[in-house]
Amino acid sequence: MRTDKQRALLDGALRVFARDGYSRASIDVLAAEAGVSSRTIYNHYGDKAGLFRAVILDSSDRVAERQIAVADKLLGRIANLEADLVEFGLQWAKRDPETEPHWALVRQIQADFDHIAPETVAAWKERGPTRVRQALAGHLRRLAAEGHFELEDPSLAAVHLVQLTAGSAAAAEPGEDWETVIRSGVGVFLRAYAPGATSRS
Amino acid sequence: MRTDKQRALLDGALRVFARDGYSRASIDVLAAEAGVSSRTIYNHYGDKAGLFRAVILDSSDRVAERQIAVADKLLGRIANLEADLVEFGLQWAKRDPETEPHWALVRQIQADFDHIAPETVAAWKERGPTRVRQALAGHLRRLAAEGHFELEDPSLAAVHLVQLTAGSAAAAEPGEDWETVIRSGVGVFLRAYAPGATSRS
DNA sequence: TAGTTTTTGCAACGATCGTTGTACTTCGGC
DNA sequence: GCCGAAGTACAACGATCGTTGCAAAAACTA
Repeated sequence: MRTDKQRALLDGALRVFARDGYSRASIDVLAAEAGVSSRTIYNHYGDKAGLFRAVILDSSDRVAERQIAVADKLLGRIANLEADLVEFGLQWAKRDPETEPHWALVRQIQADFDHIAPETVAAWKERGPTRVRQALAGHLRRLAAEGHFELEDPSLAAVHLVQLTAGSAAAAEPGEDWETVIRSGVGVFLRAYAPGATSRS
Repeated sequence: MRTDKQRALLDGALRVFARDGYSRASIDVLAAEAGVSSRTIYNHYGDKAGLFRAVILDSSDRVAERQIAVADKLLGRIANLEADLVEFGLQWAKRDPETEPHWALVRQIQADFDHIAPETVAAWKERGPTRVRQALAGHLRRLAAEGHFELEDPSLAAVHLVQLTAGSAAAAEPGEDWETVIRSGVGVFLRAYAPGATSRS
């Protein structure tokens, strides 16, 4: 019972914070979304900021694990390098209804930076972006050792891969086709990091 | 006199909206920041949303012009391709105290998407990101015609260049050196788009 | 200087919000 | 069925906020 309420509260609060932002999200709405008394929030998390912190950490953990699972699945064994990278890019850029509130919450964090406890921001970065980046870097390092790539800094290459695929898709105009964008980004990545490319330019 | 007040109001409101976000920014603070009566805001812009809209459009115009000027200066005539691109990336990623509030405001827009009039969002995109992207694409198209690059889609290449430089710098860890990140990103761009690269991979 | 426009100061409104205290109810474990 | 813990309902608080009306003051124009 306690676990159910906790989950419903964290999930509901994620939706509300993601949609309305921290200051617009009222305690009453947060409580109602989870079917919980507003008093229960204070009993559990002390205040609004405490709930926000708990939501960030919970959601970051869950989404990071999900992303790492996608990376493990698509980059763990390479059949066709280009096709696998395109599939990775598509999965990475995909707007999943399950994880979309998380990314909206991330945008709220990036916007409200100065009004969030630095310790909360640091914990989010560590559990989320940094952890995922390291996982991607590990895959690229291994793939390089296997001869698929030629790269000096796997961590930086991980950033490049994400920026060229999901990052570019996010920056796309409304009319642009995501698959075209991602195929193009993967092409750039391959031309830059394919064996033999580094020695040229 | 009227112009002075208008400018002070737009500049001050930009700072406050950028720092606190739309809902946290109170009319009284907005008025005080510009040294203006709160009543004057209503006389000029009707309501808070009207002021927000005016601030977005004004700031977008100013920053877009500034960015396009940077692009014209650094990409207009190429002396050393790699060095010029690195300088472009550094300028693009640079956090200028003059334009920093604008980018904070952009983050607010991206986070508050659902609570801003769609017409306002559309006007911002058109005057800001889209306009700048087209300017960059124009430069890349010309540089390709001059033989510096080999690219099919200049607009997409513009996104790649920005994502590999400023985008990657923004995603960097606190300890990372921006110049290293940007040099690396420019290297990727050059290896992918240098003449003869497209036919390989 | 006279008249018009713009700006300001002030009070007030209804509404919303975070938070707390308290008494009551619900529920899991024994 | 009993007990302690967890959850709820309710009222209340001080505070803040967007917005408006109005009269006085200031700035600008002719």
